Amino acid sequence: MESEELRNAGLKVTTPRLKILGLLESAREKHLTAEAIHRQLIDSGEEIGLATVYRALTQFEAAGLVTRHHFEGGIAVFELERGPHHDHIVCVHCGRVEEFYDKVIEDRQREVAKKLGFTLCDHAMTLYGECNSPECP
Amino acid sequence: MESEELRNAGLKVTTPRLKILGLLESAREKHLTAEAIHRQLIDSGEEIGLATVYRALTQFEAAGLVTRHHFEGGIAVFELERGPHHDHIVCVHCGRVEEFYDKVIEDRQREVAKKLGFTLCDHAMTLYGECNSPECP
DNA sequence: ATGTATGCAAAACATTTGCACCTGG
DNA sequence: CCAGGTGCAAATGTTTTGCATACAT
Repeated sequence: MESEELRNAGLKVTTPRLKILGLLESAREKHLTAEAIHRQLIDSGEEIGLATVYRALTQFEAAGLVTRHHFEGGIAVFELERGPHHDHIVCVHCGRVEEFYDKVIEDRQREVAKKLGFTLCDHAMTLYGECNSPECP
Repeated sequence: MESEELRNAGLKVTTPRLKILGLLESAREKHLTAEAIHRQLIDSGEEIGLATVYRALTQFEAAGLVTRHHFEGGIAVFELERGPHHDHIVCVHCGRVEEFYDKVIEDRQREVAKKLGFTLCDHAMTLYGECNSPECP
């Protein structure tokens, strides 16, 4: 249950936070901007401020509940941190996002870092391509 | 010569543009924010507006002369597009940036994209780690 | 109760744009 | 000369913050 996750993170269980988590869980598109989350909640009749959305997402990120990505432009998208690590490929035409995990790449990244004298602690990898799907402009 | 590059890109050879290219070439840190470029030029006694820096960098990017990276936060860093493709590893403590190229990863990225039905056209990959260097806090 | 969260409005950024003036070819 | 470039200031878009009020425990 989501209340658990909040409590575990040391956050009070409040309506706005539950709504945000619920939306991230149920939405078909899993990678949402703060603005999009806010608008969808407002459209669902919720009463929530944009600032609250940003504050909640920032806290969720600190607690490891969500991940913040900076796909291309300045705007950030948020995704529920569920399941194992993965990276993303984004269609340059329609913006569709697919997730993937490739062990070869992951291992190689650690090796590259070590070779350069770094201890790897994170990485951001986003591929951009044309998804050759019928409904893509 | 830099004037050539500008002319080839269909851009007029102007003082601000030459200064920006010159700075990107000579600076020890190769990955600079627009703000940093502007400040350094102002400090060198140049007369240049921040808007001009942004405009020039955007044009340079379109012309393939520079690359724009979005390392972590919203702020963009620019780098002269010299030599072959490479990716980056950034120290989470001191912000130092190292460049690297790994053929295994590059090949694998193309394969992953293909497997997902995408035609890969670009990627952004930045590793984050602790550079275990003496002068790093 | 009481410390934390919220909403709103205002601030803080990074970046872009409108416009009158300047400049390179 | 004239298209294109520049500087400034104002606009934009995203994210953060201050503060008085509302809520969870």
